[in-house]
Amino acid sequence: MKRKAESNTSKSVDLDKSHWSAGLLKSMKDPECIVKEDDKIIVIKDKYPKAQFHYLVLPKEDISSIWQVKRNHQDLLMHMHNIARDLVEKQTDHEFIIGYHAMPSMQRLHLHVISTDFNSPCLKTKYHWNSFTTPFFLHSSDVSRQLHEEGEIKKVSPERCKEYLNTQLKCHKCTLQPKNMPALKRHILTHIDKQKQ
DNA sequence: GTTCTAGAAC
DNA sequence: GTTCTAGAAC
Repeated sequence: MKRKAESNTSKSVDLDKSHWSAGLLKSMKDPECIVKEDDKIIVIKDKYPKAQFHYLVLPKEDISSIWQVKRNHQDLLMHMHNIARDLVEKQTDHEFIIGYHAMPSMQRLHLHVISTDFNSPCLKTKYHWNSFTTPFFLHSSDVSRQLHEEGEIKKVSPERCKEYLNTQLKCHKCTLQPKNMPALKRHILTHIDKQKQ
């Protein structure tokens, strides 16, 4: 009852620990989810992995998103990147990308570490696909360089984010533009098979 | 973030 | 008739 009344304003939704957007905060406290942990960060497995391997690196410090990151967090971002690199090195037979979503929907800064097979039943929508394969995905190395050279991360407008998410489907490994998600999902399997041969 | 499902697309 | 996408969720 109380929660319902409070959730009428957007600000109280942000603070509501029972709201779905607080899901990562819950996962960070769940031993079942935790892959690795040190004094500054926690690594968890994505609850709905969009590829064969999909981890999230989160700082323990309460940073809500990439857009709250300033120069004073340079070392933290480098540390998160190094942790990600360590995870990637364990799977020498898989390619990975490491980065942030330009418009994240979950609370707490989180670095995606995801294999580029994108072979997962949880990957269902154009939004999912474009969030990893268009400039909506901010590569960690670019973000860190920008923070170092410019002192801040160049904001991607909500309008631009929506453009990226609505981009026509395109294979990340070739020029094919499949007509829909099922066609794309069938197609990317052919790239995986080629690697194995 | 996901789930559900109406109705568009085929 | 079936597949697929897109928008609401109190």
